[in-house]
Amino acid sequence: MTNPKPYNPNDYDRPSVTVDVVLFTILDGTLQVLLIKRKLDPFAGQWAFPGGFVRITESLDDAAYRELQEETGVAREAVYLEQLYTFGDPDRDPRMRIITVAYFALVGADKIPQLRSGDDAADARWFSAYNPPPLAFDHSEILAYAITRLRYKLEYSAVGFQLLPETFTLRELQQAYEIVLDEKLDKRNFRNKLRKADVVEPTPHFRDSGGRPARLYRFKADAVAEVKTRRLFP
Amino acid sequence: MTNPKPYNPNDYDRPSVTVDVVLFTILDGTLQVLLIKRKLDPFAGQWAFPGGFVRITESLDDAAYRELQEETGVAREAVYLEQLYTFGDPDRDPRMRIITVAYFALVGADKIPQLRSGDDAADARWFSAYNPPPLAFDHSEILAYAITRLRYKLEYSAVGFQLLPETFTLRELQQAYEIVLDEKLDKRNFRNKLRKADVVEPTPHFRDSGGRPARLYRFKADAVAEVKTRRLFP
DNA sequence: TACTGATAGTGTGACAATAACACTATTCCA
DNA sequence: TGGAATAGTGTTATTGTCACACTATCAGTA
Repeated sequence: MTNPKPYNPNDYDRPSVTVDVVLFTILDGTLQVLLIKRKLDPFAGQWAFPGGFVRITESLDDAAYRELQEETGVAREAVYLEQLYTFGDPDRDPRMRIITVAYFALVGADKIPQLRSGDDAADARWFSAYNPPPLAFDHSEILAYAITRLRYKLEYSAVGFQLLPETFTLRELQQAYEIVLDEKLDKRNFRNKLRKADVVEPTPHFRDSGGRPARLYRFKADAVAEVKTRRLFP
Repeated sequence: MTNPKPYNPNDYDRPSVTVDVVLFTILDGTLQVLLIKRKLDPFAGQWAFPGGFVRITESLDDAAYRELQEETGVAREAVYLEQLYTFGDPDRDPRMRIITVAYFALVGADKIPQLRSGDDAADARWFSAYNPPPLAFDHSEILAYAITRLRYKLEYSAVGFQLLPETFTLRELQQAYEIVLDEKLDKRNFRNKLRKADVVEPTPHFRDSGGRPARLYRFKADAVAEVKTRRLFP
């Protein structure tokens, strides 16, 4: 980007740039990730994240939203999306140099009616994020990184709500946290802290669940949902 | 990255890819960032981060280390470096589409003997990170993001030591934290917490500093220097 | 040699956050 | 109407955080 070399990118072979989107949801009590079956080589028949080449006039974010829309039908407004990391190992694609900007995305299970976990005929399917099929390219590495980021964000922000439908019971919310963090949480502490954080509000509706019906809550739109980190030093 | 479109990147104009490195140190009691004066248009005469095109056979990290070495003489072993974020707005460079993978780097002030703050003749100079000169491209935005990341990392990891010489007094360490976080810290609390974190060890040497000499410490190589974040939910 | 200026170094107590823990309430169904 | 199933609620012990002030050691100088 600077001197003293003359500034002419054509002096170099140029890598290609793609975006790949790791889209999570919670479905059937597990964390699921959306994968698409590759039809062509390399890795034909294997599964990969939705993604594709960045167009010359669109931003990286736009490219990610566009690929998500094109390949999975998930609308821009329905997802939480943020840049994850850029993977650029020279031989991550066996044919040519491709640098991919990976994105991390969350969607509520109610926003994706057309896809069904277990529908093997489809090109696009949800898979367990912890037990995915063999993935193309370096997508296993990307998935591991995305899961780490998800856990991490869950602890200090309120993105977790993006994994749930618009309204949810407190039990469903707690289970979502337990599924992602892979640990059991205490019901009373969870609710106490939730109350203090002031990020959900009750709706007048209830969900039947075999016993006493549970009140449905929604995420408070105006909630400031970050938390101070505990400092290593004061 | 996937189907069903035929997989041929030459169908699209390709963006170019660069790396840019935001290198920080602490010098003369302030947080400083290394900038290089551009000789050519666009933005000739303005300042920019060290960086350049990613070669077709090198990884992104390697490109960042290489540019740092080439443009500033800072050796790979002497710096802490991590990927920051990828900036890819279509018009961030006025001439053509350039996507840049920004890196974030820290170096101890003792590792850079050849550069001097205030030496205006040089191509490469240290500037106050909080009061930089006008920067080329979107580098102001990148700098702001890097400072945010630096503050953030300081709070839950031990990267702060990378900003100091090999050995340092506890006062110098505290001042480094105060400079970066831009707030005053309590001496006793700082030392108490440092003791509990168990990340530094005393050396047998002292530094003269006008009054009672201060013991020099070094960072413990085996220190596990992450801290649990305070959770939004238990 | 003792006094002064300058910086190094050390501990405690009040307050806030966290974590462990068990019972009552409401609904459905047999 | 009693039992199965799930919802919902508060208190206490422990731990972490934060505010706060004095003694120690060195250099220089009267």
